[in-house]
Amino acid sequence: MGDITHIHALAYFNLLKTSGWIESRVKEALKPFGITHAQLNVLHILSENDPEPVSANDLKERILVSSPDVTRLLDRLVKKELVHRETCPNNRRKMDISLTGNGKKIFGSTQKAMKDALGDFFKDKLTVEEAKELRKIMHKIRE
Amino acid sequence: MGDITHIHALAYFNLLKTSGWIESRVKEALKPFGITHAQLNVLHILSENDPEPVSANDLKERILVSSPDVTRLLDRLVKKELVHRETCPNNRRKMDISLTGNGKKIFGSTQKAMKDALGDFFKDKLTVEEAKELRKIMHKIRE
DNA sequence: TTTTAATATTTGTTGTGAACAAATATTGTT
DNA sequence: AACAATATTTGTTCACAACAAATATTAAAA
Repeated sequence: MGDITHIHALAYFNLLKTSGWIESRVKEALKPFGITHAQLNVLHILSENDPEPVSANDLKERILVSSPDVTRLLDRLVKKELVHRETCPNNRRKMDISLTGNGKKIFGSTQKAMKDALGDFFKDKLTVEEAKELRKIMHKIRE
Repeated sequence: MGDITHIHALAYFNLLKTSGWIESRVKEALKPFGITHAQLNVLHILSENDPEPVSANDLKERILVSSPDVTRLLDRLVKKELVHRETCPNNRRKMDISLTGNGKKIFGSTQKAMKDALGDFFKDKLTVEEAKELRKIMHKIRE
Protein backbone atom coordinates (compact mmCIF):
# COMPACT_ATOMS: atom_id res chain seq x y z
CA MET A 1 0.00 0.00 0.00
CA GLY A 2 2.91 2.31 0.70
CA ASP A 3 4.19 1.54 -2.76
CA ILE A 4 0.92 2.27 -4.45
CA THR A 5 0.69 5.63 -2.76
CA HIS A 6 4.23 6.47 -3.78
CA ILE A 7 3.75 5.61 -7.44
CA HIS A 8 0.49 7.54 -7.57
CA ALA A 9 2.10 10.52 -5.85
CA LEU A 10 4.90 10.57 -8.42
CA ALA A 11 2.36 10.49 -11.23
CA TYR A 12 0.45 13.33 -9.60
CA PHE A 13 3.49 15.56 -9.19
CA ASN A 14 4.49 14.86 -12.76
CA LEU A 15 1.06 15.83 -13.93
CA LEU A 16 1.22 19.21 -12.18
CA LYS A 17 4.75 19.78 -13.43
CA THR A 18 3.91 18.96 -17.03
CA SER A 19 0.81 21.06 -16.89
CA GLY A 20 2.86 24.01 -15.65
CA TRP A 21 5.36 23.35 -18.41
CA ILE A 22 2.64 23.42 -21.04
CA GLU A 23 0.95 26.45 -19.54
CA SER A 24 4.16 28.46 -19.71
CA ARG A 25 4.41 27.60 -23.40
CA VAL A 26 0.81 28.59 -23.96
CA LYS A 27 1.40 31.86 -22.16
CA GLU A 28 4.38 32.59 -24.39
CA ALA A 29 2.31 31.82 -27.49
CA LEU A 30 -0.46 34.14 -26.30
CA LYS A 31 1.83 37.07 -25.51
CA PRO A 32 1.74 38.60 -29.03
CA PHE A 33 -2.06 38.72 -28.81
CA GLY A 34 -2.09 40.43 -25.43
CA ILE A 35 -4.54 37.99 -23.89
CA THR A 36 -4.13 35.69 -20.90
CA HIS A 37 -4.96 32.03 -20.51
CA ALA A 38 -8.02 32.91 -18.41
CA GLN A 39 -9.26 35.21 -21.14
CA LEU A 40 -8.59 32.56 -23.78
CA ASN A 41 -10.81 30.18 -21.81
CA VAL A 42 -13.65 32.66 -22.10
CA LEU A 43 -13.10 33.13 -25.83
CA HIS A 44 -13.03 29.34 -26.21
CA ILE A 45 -16.39 28.86 -24.49
CA LEU A 46 -17.93 31.71 -26.47
CA SER A 47 -16.54 30.24 -29.67
CA GLU A 48 -18.10 26.85 -28.95
CA ASN A 49 -21.51 28.45 -28.52
CA ASP A 50 -21.20 30.94 -31.35
CA PRO A 51 -23.42 32.45 -32.65
CA GLU A 52 -25.56 31.84 -29.57
CA PRO A 53 -24.71 34.15 -26.65
CA VAL A 54 -23.70 32.82 -23.22
CA SER A 55 -24.73 34.38 -19.91
CA ALA A 56 -22.12 35.52 -17.40
CA ASN A 57 -23.47 32.93 -14.99
CA ASP A 58 -22.98 30.09 -17.47
CA LEU A 59 -19.44 31.32 -18.06
CA LYS A 60 -18.84 31.40 -14.34
CA GLU A 61 -19.78 27.75 -14.00
CA ARG A 62 -17.81 26.52 -16.98
CA ILE A 63 -14.69 28.51 -16.13
CA LEU A 64 -14.55 27.57 -12.43
CA VAL A 65 -14.11 31.21 -11.44
CA SER A 66 -16.06 32.71 -8.61
CA SER A 67 -18.91 34.84 -9.94
CA PRO A 68 -17.71 38.24 -8.70
CA ASP A 69 -14.73 38.11 -11.00
CA VAL A 70 -16.43 37.21 -14.26
CA THR A 71 -17.62 40.80 -14.56
CA ARG A 72 -14.11 42.21 -14.44
CA LEU A 73 -12.70 39.48 -16.66
CA LEU A 74 -15.33 40.44 -19.22
CA ASP A 75 -14.63 44.15 -18.65
CA ARG A 76 -11.14 43.59 -20.01
CA LEU A 77 -12.37 41.62 -23.02
CA VAL A 78 -15.04 44.22 -23.79
CA LYS A 79 -12.45 46.95 -23.51
CA LYS A 80 -10.33 45.11 -26.08
CA GLU A 81 -13.45 44.79 -28.26
CA LEU A 82 -13.14 41.02 -28.44
CA VAL A 83 -16.45 40.43 -26.72
CA HIS A 84 -19.90 41.92 -26.96
CA ARG A 85 -22.04 42.34 -23.82
CA GLU A 86 -25.69 43.36 -23.73
CA THR A 87 -28.66 42.71 -21.47
CA CYS A 88 -30.69 39.67 -22.47
CA PRO A 89 -34.05 40.76 -23.93
CA ASN A 90 -35.92 37.79 -22.39
CA ASN A 91 -34.52 38.11 -18.90
CA ARG A 92 -33.17 41.51 -18.16
CA ARG A 93 -31.18 40.26 -15.16
CA LYS A 94 -28.92 38.31 -17.48
CA MET A 95 -26.21 39.53 -19.79
CA ASP A 96 -25.74 38.07 -23.25
CA ILE A 97 -22.06 37.59 -23.96
CA SER A 98 -20.80 36.83 -27.44
CA LEU A 99 -17.73 37.17 -29.62
CA THR A 100 -17.25 40.23 -31.80
CA GLY A 101 -15.97 39.84 -35.34
CA ASN A 102 -12.56 40.82 -34.10
CA GLY A 103 -12.90 38.37 -31.20
CA LYS A 104 -13.50 35.52 -33.62
CA LYS A 105 -10.54 36.54 -35.70
CA ILE A 106 -8.20 36.83 -32.71
CA PHE A 107 -9.39 33.53 -31.27
CA GLY A 108 -8.67 31.79 -34.58
CA SER A 109 -5.18 33.28 -34.65
CA THR A 110 -4.44 32.16 -31.10
CA GLN A 111 -5.52 28.62 -31.89
CA LYS A 112 -3.11 28.58 -34.79
CA ALA A 113 -0.30 30.09 -32.70
CA MET A 114 -0.87 27.56 -29.94
CA LYS A 115 -0.69 24.68 -32.37
CA ASP A 116 2.57 26.05 -33.70
CA ALA A 117 3.96 26.57 -30.21
CA LEU A 118 2.96 23.08 -29.14
CA GLY A 119 3.95 21.51 -32.44
CA ASP A 120 6.37 19.14 -30.78
CA PHE A 121 3.72 17.92 -28.46
CA PHE A 122 1.12 17.48 -31.15
CA LYS A 123 3.32 15.76 -33.61
CA ASP A 124 6.52 14.29 -32.27
CA LYS A 125 6.40 13.59 -28.58
CA LEU A 126 3.55 11.14 -28.29
CA THR A 127 2.33 8.32 -30.50
CA VAL A 128 -1.35 8.15 -31.31
CA GLU A 129 -1.70 5.28 -28.85
CA GLU A 130 -0.07 7.28 -26.06
CA ALA A 131 -2.26 10.30 -26.77
CA LYS A 132 -5.32 8.06 -26.57
CA GLU A 133 -4.09 6.48 -23.34
CA LEU A 134 -3.36 9.91 -21.86
CA ARG A 135 -6.83 11.12 -22.66
CA LYS A 136 -8.36 8.01 -21.14
CA ILE A 137 -6.39 8.48 -17.91
CA MET A 138 -7.34 12.16 -17.70
CA HIS A 139 -10.99 11.21 -17.90
CA LYS A 140 -10.59 8.54 -15.24
CA ILE A 141 -9.05 11.02 -12.82
CA ARG A 142 -11.85 13.53 -13.13
CA GLU A 143 -14.57 10.86 -13.12
CA MET B 1 -2.40 13.63 -40.30
CA GLY B 2 -5.55 15.59 -39.55
CA ASP B 3 -6.63 12.76 -37.30
CA ILE B 4 -3.34 12.59 -35.43
CA THR B 5 -3.43 16.31 -34.71
CA HIS B 6 -6.99 16.02 -33.46
CA ILE B 7 -6.28 13.16 -31.06
CA HIS B 8 -3.21 14.89 -29.71
CA ALA B 9 -5.13 18.14 -29.28
CA LEU B 10 -7.83 16.36 -27.31
CA ALA B 11 -5.20 14.82 -25.05
CA TYR B 12 -3.58 18.21 -24.56
CA PHE B 13 -6.82 19.95 -23.60
CA ASN B 14 -7.64 17.13 -21.23
CA LEU B 15 -4.27 17.48 -19.60
CA LEU B 16 -4.80 21.20 -18.93
CA LYS B 17 -8.32 20.57 -17.72
CA THR B 18 -7.29 17.82 -15.34
CA SER B 19 -4.40 19.85 -14.05
CA GLY B 20 -6.75 22.73 -13.33
CA TRP B 21 -9.10 20.32 -11.61
CA ILE B 22 -6.33 19.01 -9.38
CA GLU B 23 -4.98 22.48 -8.67
CA SER B 24 -8.37 23.65 -7.46
CA ARG B 25 -8.44 20.71 -5.05
CA VAL B 26 -4.95 21.51 -3.85
CA LYS B 27 -5.92 25.13 -3.35
CA GLU B 28 -8.91 24.06 -1.29
CA ALA B 29 -6.73 21.78 0.82
CA LEU B 30 -4.25 24.60 1.45
CA LYS B 31 -6.87 27.14 2.45
CA PRO B 32 -6.91 26.22 6.18
CA PHE B 33 -3.15 26.84 6.28
CA GLY B 34 -3.38 30.25 4.64
CA ILE B 35 -0.71 29.52 2.06
CA THR B 36 -0.88 29.47 -1.71
CA HIS B 37 0.34 26.88 -4.19
CA ALA B 38 3.25 29.15 -5.16
CA GLN B 39 4.26 29.46 -1.51
CA LEU B 40 3.96 25.70 -1.03
CA ASN B 41 6.40 25.22 -3.91
CA VAL B 42 8.95 27.31 -2.03
CA LEU B 43 8.41 25.37 1.20
CA HIS B 44 8.79 22.13 -0.78
CA ILE B 45 12.15 23.14 -2.24
CA LEU B 46 13.38 24.35 1.15
CA SER B 47 12.23 21.11 2.74
CA GLU B 48 14.16 19.04 0.21
CA ASN B 49 17.35 20.91 1.05
CA ASP B 50 16.79 21.13 4.78
CA PRO B 51 18.80 21.77 6.86
CA GLU B 52 20.97 23.37 4.16
CA PRO B 53 19.78 26.87 3.16
CA VAL B 54 18.91 27.78 -0.42
CA SER B 55 19.70 31.11 -2.07
CA ALA B 56 16.94 33.26 -3.55
CA ASN B 57 18.56 32.81 -6.93
CA ASP B 58 18.44 29.01 -6.69
CA LEU B 59 14.80 29.28 -5.69
CA LYS B 60 14.15 31.52 -8.64
CA GLU B 61 15.50 28.94 -11.07
CA ARG B 62 13.74 25.96 -9.54
CA ILE B 63 10.41 27.70 -9.22
CA LEU B 64 10.31 29.18 -12.71
CA VAL B 65 9.47 32.61 -11.34
CA SER B 66 11.18 35.71 -12.59
CA SER B 67 13.72 36.95 -10.07
CA PRO B 68 12.04 40.23 -9.11
CA ASP B 69 9.17 38.38 -7.53
CA VAL B 70 11.04 35.89 -5.39
CA THR B 71 11.78 38.70 -2.92
CA ARG B 72 8.16 39.51 -2.36
CA LEU B 73 7.09 35.88 -2.31
CA LEU B 74 9.64 35.37 0.46
CA ASP B 75 8.52 38.58 2.18
CA ARG B 76 5.14 36.96 2.74
CA LEU B 77 6.61 33.73 4.03
CA VAL B 78 8.97 35.58 6.36
CA LYS B 79 6.06 37.65 7.63
CA LYS B 80 4.22 34.41 8.42
CA GLU B 81 7.38 33.18 10.15
CA LEU B 82 7.53 30.05 8.02
CA VAL B 83 10.87 30.97 6.49
CA HIS B 84 14.12 32.36 7.79
CA ARG B 85 16.16 34.79 5.66
CA GLU B 86 19.66 36.04 6.42
CA THR B 87 22.65 37.19 4.41
CA CYS B 88 25.02 34.36 3.49
CA PRO B 89 28.25 34.70 5.52
CA ASN B 90 30.44 33.48 2.61
CA ASN B 91 28.96 35.69 -0.06
CA ARG B 92 27.18 38.70 1.32
CA ARG B 93 25.35 39.30 -1.95
CA LYS B 94 23.38 36.13 -1.42
CA MET B 95 20.57 35.42 1.00
CA ASP B 96 20.32 32.13 2.86
CA ILE B 97 16.73 30.96 2.91
CA SER B 98 15.62 28.12 5.17
CA LEU B 99 12.56 26.76 6.94
CA THR B 100 11.77 27.83 10.48
CA GLY B 101 10.61 25.22 12.98
CA ASN B 102 7.07 26.40 12.38
CA GLY B 103 7.67 26.27 8.63
CA LYS B 104 8.62 22.61 8.84
CA LYS B 105 5.58 21.85 10.96
CA ILE B 106 3.19 23.63 8.61
CA PHE B 107 4.75 22.02 5.54
CA GLY B 108 4.29 18.58 7.10
CA SER B 109 0.65 19.34 7.82
CA THR B 110 0.00 20.54 4.28
CA GLN B 111 1.48 17.36 2.82
CA LYS B 112 -0.87 15.32 4.95
CA ALA B 113 -3.85 17.51 4.06
CA MET B 114 -3.04 17.25 0.36
CA LYS B 115 -2.87 13.49 0.50
CA ASP B 116 -6.24 13.44 2.22
CA ALA B 117 -7.72 15.86 -0.29
CA LEU B 118 -6.38 13.83 -3.22
CA GLY B 119 -7.18 10.50 -1.62
CA ASP B 120 -9.43 9.46 -4.44
CA PHE B 121 -6.74 10.12 -6.95
CA PHE B 122 -4.03 8.37 -5.01
CA LYS B 123 -6.02 5.32 -4.15
CA ASP B 124 -9.07 4.67 -6.22
CA LYS B 125 -8.99 6.37 -9.55
CA LEU B 126 -5.94 4.87 -11.20
CA THR B 127 -4.42 1.42 -11.13
CA VAL B 128 -0.72 1.11 -10.46
CA GLU B 129 -0.18 0.37 -14.15
CA GLU B 130 -2.07 3.49 -15.18
CA ALA B 131 -0.13 5.65 -12.72
CA LYS B 132 3.11 4.28 -14.16
CA GLU B 133 1.94 4.87 -17.72
CA LEU B 134 0.87 8.41 -16.81
CA ARG B 135 4.23 9.18 -15.32
CA LYS B 136 5.99 7.80 -18.41
CA ILE B 137 3.89 9.94 -20.72
CA MET B 138 4.51 13.07 -18.62
CA HIS B 139 8.24 12.51 -18.94
CA LYS B 140 8.00 11.99 -22.69
CA ILE B 141 6.15 15.27 -23.13
CA ARG B 142 8.76 17.35 -21.32
CA GLU B 143 11.68 15.50 -22.89
C1' DT C 1 -51.14 43.29 -5.15
C1' DT C 2 -47.80 44.34 -2.14
C1' DT C 3 -44.16 41.86 0.16
C1' DT C 4 -40.70 38.67 0.10
C1' DA C 5 -37.44 35.60 -1.77
C1' DA C 6 -34.46 34.05 -5.49
C1' DT C 7 -31.52 35.10 -9.43
C1' DA C 8 -27.96 37.69 -12.02
C1' DT C 9 -24.67 40.92 -12.08
C1' DT C 10 -21.90 44.71 -10.30
C1' DT C 11 -18.90 47.28 -6.97
C1' DG C 12 -15.57 47.75 -3.27
C1' DT C 13 -11.68 46.10 -0.96
C1' DT C 14 -7.62 43.40 -0.04
C1' DG C 15 -4.09 40.15 -1.11
C1' DT C 16 -1.28 37.49 -4.42
C1' DG C 17 1.32 36.98 -8.18
C1' DA C 18 3.40 38.28 -13.22
C1' DA C 19 6.19 41.44 -16.03
C1' DC C 20 9.38 44.92 -16.72
C1' DA C 21 12.63 48.60 -15.58
C1' DA C 22 15.74 50.44 -12.53
C1' DA C 23 18.39 50.84 -8.21
C1' DT C 24 21.58 49.02 -4.71
C1' DA C 25 25.16 46.23 -2.68
C1' DT C 26 28.79 42.95 -3.04
C1' DT C 27 32.27 40.47 -5.32
C1' DG C 28 35.49 39.43 -9.19
C1' DT C 29 38.48 41.13 -12.97
C1' DT C 30 41.52 44.10 -15.50
C1' DA D 1 40.98 52.26 -8.81
C1' DA D 2 37.67 51.40 -12.48
C1' DC D 3 34.62 48.33 -14.43
C1' DA D 4 31.85 44.38 -15.09
C1' DA D 5 29.20 40.55 -13.17
C1' DT D 6 26.25 38.70 -9.63
C1' DA D 7 22.41 38.80 -6.25
C1' DT D 8 18.80 40.98 -4.41
C1' DT D 9 15.57 44.75 -3.72
C1' DT D 10 12.20 48.54 -5.07
C1' DG D 11 8.87 50.73 -7.89
C1' DT D 12 5.12 50.43 -10.96
C1' DT D 13 1.34 48.50 -13.46
C1' DC D 14 -1.77 44.91 -14.49
C1' DA D 15 -4.41 40.35 -13.91
C1' DC D 16 -6.77 37.56 -11.11
C1' DA D 17 -8.73 35.39 -6.46
C1' DA D 18 -11.66 35.82 -2.39
C1' DC D 19 -15.03 37.81 0.22
C1' DA D 20 -18.69 41.01 1.52
C1' DA D 21 -22.13 43.96 0.13
C1' DA D 22 -25.12 46.55 -3.11
C1' DT D 23 -28.25 46.80 -7.06
C1' DA D 24 -31.68 45.35 -10.42
C1' DT D 25 -34.91 42.14 -12.16
C1' DT D 26 -37.97 38.36 -11.94
C1' DA D 27 -40.67 34.72 -9.49
C1' DA D 28 -43.32 33.21 -5.70
C1' DA D 29 -46.24 33.92 -1.43
C1' DA D 30 -49.17 36.30 1.59
